[in-house]
Amino acid sequence: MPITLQDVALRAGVSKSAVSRTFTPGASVSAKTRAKVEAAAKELGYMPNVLASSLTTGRTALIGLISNNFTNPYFLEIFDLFTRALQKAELRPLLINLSAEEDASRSLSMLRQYNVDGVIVASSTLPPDFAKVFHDAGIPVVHAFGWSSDTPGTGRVSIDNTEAGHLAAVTLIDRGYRRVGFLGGPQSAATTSDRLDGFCAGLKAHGLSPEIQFATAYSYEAGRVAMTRALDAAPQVEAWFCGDDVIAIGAMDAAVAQGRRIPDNLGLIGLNDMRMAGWDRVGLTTIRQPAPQIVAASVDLIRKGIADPATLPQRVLLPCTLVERRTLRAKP
Amino acid sequence: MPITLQDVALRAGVSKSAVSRTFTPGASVSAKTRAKVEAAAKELGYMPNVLASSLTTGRTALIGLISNNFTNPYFLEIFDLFTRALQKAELRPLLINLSAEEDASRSLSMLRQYNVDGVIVASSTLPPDFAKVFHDAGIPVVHAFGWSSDTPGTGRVSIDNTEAGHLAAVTLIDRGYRRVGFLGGPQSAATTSDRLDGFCAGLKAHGLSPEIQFATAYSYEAGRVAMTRALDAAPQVEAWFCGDDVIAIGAMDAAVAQGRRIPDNLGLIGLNDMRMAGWDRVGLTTIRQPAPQIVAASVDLIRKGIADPATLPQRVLLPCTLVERRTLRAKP
DNA sequence: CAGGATTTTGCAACAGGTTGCAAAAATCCT
DNA sequence: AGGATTTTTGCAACCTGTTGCAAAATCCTG
Repeated sequence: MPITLQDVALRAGVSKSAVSRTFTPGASVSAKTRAKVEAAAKELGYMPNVLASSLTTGRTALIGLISNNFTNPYFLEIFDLFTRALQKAELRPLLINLSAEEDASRSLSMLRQYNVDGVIVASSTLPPDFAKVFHDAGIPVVHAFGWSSDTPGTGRVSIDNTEAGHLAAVTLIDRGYRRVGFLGGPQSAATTSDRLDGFCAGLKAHGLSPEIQFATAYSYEAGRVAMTRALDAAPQVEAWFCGDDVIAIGAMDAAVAQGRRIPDNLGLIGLNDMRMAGWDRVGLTTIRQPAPQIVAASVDLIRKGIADPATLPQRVLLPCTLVERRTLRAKP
Repeated sequence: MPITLQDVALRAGVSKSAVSRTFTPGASVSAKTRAKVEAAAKELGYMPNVLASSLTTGRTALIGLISNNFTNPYFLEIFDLFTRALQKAELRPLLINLSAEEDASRSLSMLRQYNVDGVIVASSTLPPDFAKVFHDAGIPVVHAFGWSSDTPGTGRVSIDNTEAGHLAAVTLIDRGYRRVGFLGGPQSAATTSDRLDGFCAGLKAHGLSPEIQFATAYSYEAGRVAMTRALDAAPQVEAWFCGDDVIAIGAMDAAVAQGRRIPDNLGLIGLNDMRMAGWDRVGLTTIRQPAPQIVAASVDLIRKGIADPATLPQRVLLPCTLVERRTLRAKP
């Protein structure tokens, strides 16, 4: 039913090779032949079959886009950015939802069956040896927005989480907070420990150290229960640095439910600067991740990794910035 | 580099066909051969190349998942559900972001190049003739969550939007509201007009008719500007039925910014019941779409449509329910 | 155990392209 | 114009699997 190379070749009165070559950038075809072929192709509505060509070229332009953060609204923004950036680069995202109950290894072998050119992991909470499997299979991997283990040979793009933690500490101190807490994301994430390190370092310079709590996931609910626990365990804390905006919003609601007033009675600072943080009814002071740049760098890295795997092992760190809203009190 | 059928056949001492057959459900292979092949395959770590097999079978198990709602947090929930449901059905979502600036026809031809088995459109605001192209190319299409035109031959799964509009009207009237408004989503969406129809019908039974406004997109910002305009144009309206939760939240913030108090001073009812509607700081009364059922039905429909295109032209309507929270006043 | 029915197996063609190679055509140079 | 180059072209093999068909093997029955 669909038009094939053969059909076009016949119609244009040339060989299959000629047709193939007109559609292969950089191949040797004369202007005349190209014209004939293009005319015939247009007439017939021909469209090369990528899958068939992938057999010989080994390229599918398919990119596995893997995440397990489907409860964090921030990731809709991320997916938006990634799909656009990939589309612009002529790559196609094969989306994998790797939530807890799904079987990681099945998804893995699936991606290999589809011969993906590369894999982008957009999550900091995936099984540690996850990237390794791809890397071992010779498939370029880029971790965006944090990684869970030090898998060698993979590309990594994120903010400098230590610096982010440091920025949070400096900001809180600047606002006159002295009894502060760290309400991190899942403890297993490398991002969480880096942020904690930076946070502690920043506090230590002033002789302080934080209360520490962790949310079990990047979600409103997790933030809520974590803060409920935190308020109970450390009621004296005046301000918390939350590992993520959605966690911060959950935490904020939990605090309000306990009668705290923000920011007078309790300060909060988040991380990400998801769009929602700027909504009137949220107004979260937070640290912005430059998501568009992270995504752009990730796609760039994966493209280079596909072209030449040797270039891949690389780490890109981008700066983050404070976005002031209404959940921290003014300078004293 | 990767292990092929040939390698396994050699190792197991059988023909390529035998190997192929062991991996084809329902093919004729003796227990002995199957055992030999499976042993060899396991030893070598063989994994059939789906793309190669798609050449002869015509099946890729790839499903185009198309949307342009990447600013509506509700759609993260939808993507979560879709990716899981598709994964469970052994189908792979090729995600397409069809936001305004992207070229629709390019995405279209792309999906055809990849030989997708089917297409799921999760959006009610796409170009009207969109589905037609696929249908003409013999690719099954299912519209989930509304459709933008009456393309014949496509599957369609959604709530009964007229009924939803009616439910909103009945609810508002029940709460004693008399001067009510309709703040719909994009005017081009069929869902919007259906909801408006039902809403008007419900009001008419009580001799009422609504003020009418439309937001230009399914986003917080669009809701905000629409409500700002609406408050100006029709300040006497006591309660608005919003075409979507995120629009409702934007609208609510706009109203609050103008000094309205919710629900005393202005009532709001949304549609979707996205998770966020239940957050403490939102507490939106809304009409719930049974998203899991809509997704399940859509995936079911696309599977049937792949197996036998004749079954596809079908419309599934699911019931929606009121979820009471804090943006409508109590019964008078 | 013969003879027919049934199942299993391998061969070879095929799916839709790509590509190395050598022949053919075009171009260049003196 | 004639020969040396360079470019273009088609042939045929190949990429990885699938499948119709006929041969081979196995099973069953009397």
